[in-house]
Amino acid sequence: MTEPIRPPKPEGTAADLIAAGLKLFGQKGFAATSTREIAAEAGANIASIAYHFGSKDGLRLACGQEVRRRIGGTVAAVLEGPADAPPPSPDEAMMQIEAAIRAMTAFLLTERAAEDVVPFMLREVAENGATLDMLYDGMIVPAHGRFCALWAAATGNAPDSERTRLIVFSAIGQI
Amino acid sequence: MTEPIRPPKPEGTAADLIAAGLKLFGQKGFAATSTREIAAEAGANIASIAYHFGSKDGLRLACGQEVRRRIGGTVAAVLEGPADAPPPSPDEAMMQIEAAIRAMTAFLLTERAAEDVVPFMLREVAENGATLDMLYDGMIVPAHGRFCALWAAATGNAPDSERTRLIVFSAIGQI
DNA sequence: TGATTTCAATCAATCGTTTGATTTAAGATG
DNA sequence: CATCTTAAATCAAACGATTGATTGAAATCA
Repeated sequence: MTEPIRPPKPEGTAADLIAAGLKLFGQKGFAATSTREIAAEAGANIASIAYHFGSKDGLRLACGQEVRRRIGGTVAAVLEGPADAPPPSPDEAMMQIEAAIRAMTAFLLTERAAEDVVPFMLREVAENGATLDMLYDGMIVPAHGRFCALWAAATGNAPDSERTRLIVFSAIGQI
Repeated sequence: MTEPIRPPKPEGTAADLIAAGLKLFGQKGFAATSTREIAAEAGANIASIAYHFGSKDGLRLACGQEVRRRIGGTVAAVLEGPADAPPPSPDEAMMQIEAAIRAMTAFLLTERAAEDVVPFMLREVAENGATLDMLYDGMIVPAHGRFCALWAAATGNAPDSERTRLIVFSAIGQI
């Protein structure tokens, strides 16, 4: 394993750089934000970007991982729950889905940790950045199984492909 | 009058540059698109951008005006109509509004002229580009009067401020 | 000390823009 | 008609500035 799937929460300069990138990338976009701006915002040196993340793209990816770190918690908390109790009734499944969505939107709209996450992710979606794949494989796919199970239990349908993906994207987009 | 409000349709190199800018700005974003790419796409020289539009920002603005030129037609055709016949009933007013929105969405989704317009405008909205103000003052405000009159006739309310603006933006966003 | 982290300085590459020459066509002058 | 003048348009080349990235020394900590 050369790359740990769930790296620990960065601290110090690395965390400052990620916070600066998350903020500036979300405000101005990736291409329009220079490494010097990021370093200045983070109160760090330009070279620290290359040192900690290899490159500007590395920082972008690290920002994506930070997003996963922040969102992943609430997603897991809401969606995973007891993994051994299949929902008996469609009504209960629907309620669980609604509760998950409600918790998610509440987090995105109220939590302080999501303040810079939303603009950043909007940019990433718009620019189809590399973060999307990482976030898709690292978050949506794991949650996809349980969400799909709920969806199947609630509606009867069990489309495992494009349909649910579109639904998730649509939901995020509407938020 | 130093500046004509409705400049004529550009031709030749200028039109090619605008088409290239509309396409590339929409695909990659403004900051991520270089003047050399634009010139290459348009089959023109780099200097022609500065010659015809003053700067890269000038080209961005010209692209916005091109958007207004394309959209303005259908908007005016649908929304202006006979300016001397106030709608008698709320039902008719609502029907006119629906017809206008329907024609607008049909144009945005089917017309060839709107192909590059949509991605470009989405970028502009996301980056809050200078095009927005131009388009707002040059299109939405003029249409705002009639639309507001219809809205007032249909609902009784006559909110002349933020509310209608938000509605318009929301409608565009949802499309 | 040895390893990790930060720093100022600098790199080649690319950015948007500018320059001066050249081309093209339409009037003006004789 | 032939010649000169003027203006618009395009071109290759180069400009200074800024980009992301790199370097090796200094600083920090264990």
